[in-house]
Amino acid sequence: MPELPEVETVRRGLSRLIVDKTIVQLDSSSPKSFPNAHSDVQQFLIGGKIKKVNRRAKVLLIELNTDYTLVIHLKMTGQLVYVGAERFGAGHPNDSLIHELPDRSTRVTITFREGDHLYFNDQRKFGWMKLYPTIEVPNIDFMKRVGPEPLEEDFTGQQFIKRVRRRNGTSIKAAILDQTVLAGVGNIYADESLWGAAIHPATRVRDVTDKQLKKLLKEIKEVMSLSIEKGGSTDKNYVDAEGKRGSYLEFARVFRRQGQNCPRCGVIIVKLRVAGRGTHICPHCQQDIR
DNA sequence: CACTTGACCTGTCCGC
DNA sequence: TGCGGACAGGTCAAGT
Repeated sequence: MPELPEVETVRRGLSRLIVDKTIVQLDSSSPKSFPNAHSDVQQFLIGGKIKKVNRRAKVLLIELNTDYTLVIHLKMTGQLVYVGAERFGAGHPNDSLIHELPDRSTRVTITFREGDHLYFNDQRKFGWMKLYPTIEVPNIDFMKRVGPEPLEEDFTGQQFIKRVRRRNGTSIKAAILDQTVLAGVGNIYADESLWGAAIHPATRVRDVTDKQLKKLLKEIKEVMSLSIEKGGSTDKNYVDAEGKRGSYLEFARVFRRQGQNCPRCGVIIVKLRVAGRGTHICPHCQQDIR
């Protein structure tokens, strides 16, 4: 479930919590979650100090002073939770979804010099972290193919139109979920932005006008900015770097709101399947023109 | 090549 | 209460 706003929220939290900390230990119980944890690159992890925490699309990049970078994808159920050395202190807030760590979903534990920890939890094991030489990060296949960041101010409507029209034959929802078109949109913000732009998600890209596409990019930017402000969307699994929930779903207009009234016109919101995903629309505001 | 579907996993919920 | 099956949804491989 972590999409751009959730990953950005985690990035901001980690930037406050782990920069300048030195890693002294690594425990990884799940080879799938950290495929090169036990290879010879580990020497570039242990003893390394965190320089900076970056994000590209839905990927976190924890840069070490060893010229290596931890590249992390949370996929659907991944969490990165920092817990201070004083177990019941600041790292353990009351509104946390996390009770005691490590728990049965903990796949990797990173221990810092002060006795504090960073836990990589992932119920469904789709997520992963991998250590790469920092200089190699831009050459990772995903990094080479991923599209522009939607919140960069110089990413304009014209550029968006050009990129999204490469997928003219598919549905507009599939097109904006395609990470090579633009970075960071997942199921929640796809539905929310398509409702905002009043476009039916199953509409073929070729049948969406340039004017509508400009509106859609504006909605993507607005929805993502609001979500970052609210700390992202928590349904079941997602938490920030302190284990706290995000509140964006309280502000969602259609996502997971089937059976409720559309906030724009009052018609009942329905759930359908588009591009193989659960999809929420207002059937009045988002006319199916196929 | 463009596009769609299935696989990867585990936990939860629903109907029988 | 137990149990099978659908569903959750990011990405890539495989299939059409």
